[in-house]
Amino acid sequence: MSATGRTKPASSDAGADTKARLIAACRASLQQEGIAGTSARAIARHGDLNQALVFYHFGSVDGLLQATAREDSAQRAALYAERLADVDTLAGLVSVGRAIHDVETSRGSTAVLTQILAGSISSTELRASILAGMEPWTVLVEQALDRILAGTVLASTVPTADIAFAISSLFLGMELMASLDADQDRVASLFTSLDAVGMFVDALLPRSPT
Amino acid sequence: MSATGRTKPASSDAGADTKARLIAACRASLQQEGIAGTSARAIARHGDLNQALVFYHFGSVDGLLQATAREDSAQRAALYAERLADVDTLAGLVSVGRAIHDVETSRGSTAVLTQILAGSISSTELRASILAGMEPWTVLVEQALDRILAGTVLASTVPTADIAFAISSLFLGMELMASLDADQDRVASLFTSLDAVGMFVDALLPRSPT
DNA sequence: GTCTATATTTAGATAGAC
DNA sequence: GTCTATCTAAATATAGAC
Repeated sequence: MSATGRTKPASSDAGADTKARLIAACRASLQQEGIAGTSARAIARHGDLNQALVFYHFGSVDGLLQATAREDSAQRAALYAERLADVDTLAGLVSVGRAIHDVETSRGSTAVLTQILAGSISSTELRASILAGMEPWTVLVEQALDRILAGTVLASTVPTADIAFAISSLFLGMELMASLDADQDRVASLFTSLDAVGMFVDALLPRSPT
Repeated sequence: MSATGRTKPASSDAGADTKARLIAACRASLQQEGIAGTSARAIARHGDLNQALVFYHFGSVDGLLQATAREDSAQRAALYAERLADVDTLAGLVSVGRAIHDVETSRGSTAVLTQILAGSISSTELRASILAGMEPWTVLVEQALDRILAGTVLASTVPTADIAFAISSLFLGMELMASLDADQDRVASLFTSLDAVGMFVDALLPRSPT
């Protein structure tokens, strides 16, 4: 807005986006050093920033971790909401699961999640942030299940809340397993089998007015 | 054996079981302080031990973490092997899952697993320990699935390796979700639904020679 | 095997110059 | 808003007494 009198640097963005750079550096540190190795100094190194900026902008290392958790949660929620929005078959749900898995893997966000998850044991604020971030998972999956079952007799009999919780848990556990194991074939193989299950059940679904 | 000339203390076990006490203290520290707060000094505090003993007996904090991971893995493997040994119905598998969940919860071993999982990002030895410890999960579940499907047409068509991987992932993810969330009802509710699914499929299984 | 120092490094956090 | 310098606490790890 104003071109004069501001304390921010005149050049494009070097000052304005420091918070964003700190969060990005925090993500990088979590991915490469883990929660135990993520100190203000480690974060600063990963973003080529000054260590004192962590405290100026976020008050403490934990404050920056919380901001990183919220940022990651928001990105994930947006991704999931977008992809799951028009899923109305089981096969489609499996397909979206695979697509999301690919994105999570390429972003390395599972590692960030794992580390913040571990860090949340000693910080109630961090636990609240991560818990709030995982709520949408189950909700979005449950809505997809409701669409999948709409019009079938199962609509009222299947406990979609439980199934949604199970699917979210399965996805989380699978991401963790995959991050541990170099052998990514197990995940690929599982998705292939889930494809088959999805298509099979989809085919049976419409004609079951028992 | 020999009653004289030993360097160990004369009293019952104060010297002999120091390693075990260190491992127990390490578990306690992981549960209460997390991997980030688990230092040699923190461990010593939790077991009322001297800090230097960590280095004498295990060389480093990471060495003690590895030993703790192996110990936990062994306990878990024994528990799973015992409980899964004679499972031959889906309902039985669900029932065992619930029983194991109860034991994991009461032992607080999920927290230990989470923290070591996070710590394994910066220690290849730790990752190897934890990976080796989770191998038996999938294997034991797959063997149970084979017994469940034995004699049915599904025996050759169902990819039990994939399903076993999925069940293990589901269990891991569910444990993590449960450890985050104060609301344990979701897990209880899920097990109730799984009971129903298990009994339903069990009832269909024998008479399906298509 | 266990303890008391202690050497060295690194951590979180702040004050004050710019 | 960012940097340097610095205080203080806590970390790993070891040497040496017991």
